[in-house]
Amino acid sequence: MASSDQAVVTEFFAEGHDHSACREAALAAAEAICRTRGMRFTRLRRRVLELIWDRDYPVKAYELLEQLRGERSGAAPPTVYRTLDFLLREGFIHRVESLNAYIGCGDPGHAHPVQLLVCRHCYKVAELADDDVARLLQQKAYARGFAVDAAVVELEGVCPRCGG
Amino acid sequence: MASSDQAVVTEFFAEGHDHSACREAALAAAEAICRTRGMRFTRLRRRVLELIWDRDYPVKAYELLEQLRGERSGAAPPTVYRTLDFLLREGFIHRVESLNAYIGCGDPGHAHPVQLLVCRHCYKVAELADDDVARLLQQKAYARGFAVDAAVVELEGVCPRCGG
DNA sequence: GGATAGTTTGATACTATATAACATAAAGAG
DNA sequence: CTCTTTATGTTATATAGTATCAAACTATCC
Ligand SMILES: [Zn+2]
Ligand SMILES: [Zn+2]
Ligand SMILES: [Zn+2]
Ligand SMILES: [Zn+2]
Repeated sequence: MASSDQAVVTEFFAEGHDHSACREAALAAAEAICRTRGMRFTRLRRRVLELIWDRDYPVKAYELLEQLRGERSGAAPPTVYRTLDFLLREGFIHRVESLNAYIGCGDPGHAHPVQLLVCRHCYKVAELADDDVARLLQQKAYARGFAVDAAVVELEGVCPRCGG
Repeated sequence: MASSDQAVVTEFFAEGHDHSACREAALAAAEAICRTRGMRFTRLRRRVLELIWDRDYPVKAYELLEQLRGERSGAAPPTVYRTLDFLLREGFIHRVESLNAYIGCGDPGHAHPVQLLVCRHCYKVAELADDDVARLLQQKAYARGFAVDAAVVELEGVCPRCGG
């Protein structure tokens, strides 16, 4: 299980990015983490995570629903949203607020700040996961007497491949 | 027009915050800015901006719609969303992505980074508008070859009044 | 194994958020 | 007053997310 233990924060924009390798590592990691935490990595949960990783750009809830409908009889919005909630809670995926969409986390199981780089051209999303940024935000908020629990940080722009 | 020219980035969480003064200043500023830019500050646009400032917490599009319906005959979703688009474009309001809601900008007319502090208890929102944060985000993204055009930065937590 | 408590999924209905497309009206330019 | 542009009215539809209750599954204890 070495591959599921080591950080796999990948540069999604890079040329040589092997997405299917990410996919396999992420699925293996999720399974292992669930076992550790005593959570159930059910067929549905695995399948939704697979579907998210099948694509290398953010996936929308109703896209997932449509795909599930081809596989399961009674898939409905709650089927998808409940599963997404689980995957989010366990840190296996991230929600992209500015797109109402979801991406697989490249480093599940390792707590990290979530900061996303969203290319407005190809719509791919990479994780920044920078501690300096998280720290600065925390500090600046604290200086205003504000205690930060969570942060939505999404940078829109142009990725290197698209000519950033 | 001194009041509309000076920065009115107010600490919304503060005890002595005079929201109605903010409201009047923001409306006057919007009017002046529209005149300068050759944009039309129509009755509808003014009214929607007023409605947003009437409350001191983020307002949802359909709340605005409901209020407009009491005043205009044929208010419909596009009425609201088009007006919100205008107010956003001109920088008179900000959208809170994590709440699907809108707040009046405390400093319209002065370009500033938009970083929001969202209290998960009272739901009030304050602007951080910090250049250091914006610069750091830009730098970190640039180091990945990513050119930032815009940013969504929303910190959820507990404000000073609610015991942050 | 069988009772049972907790969790997950199925199923139906509904609420909330946002946009498309085309028609009418109002405002500004000449 | 025309013409052009911008703003708004109007209807319909698309997209996103939640509430509720029932059925099925899983783990645990006896
Ligand atoms: Zn991640
Ligand atoms: Zn790109
Ligand atoms: Zn502002
Ligand atoms: Zn508060």
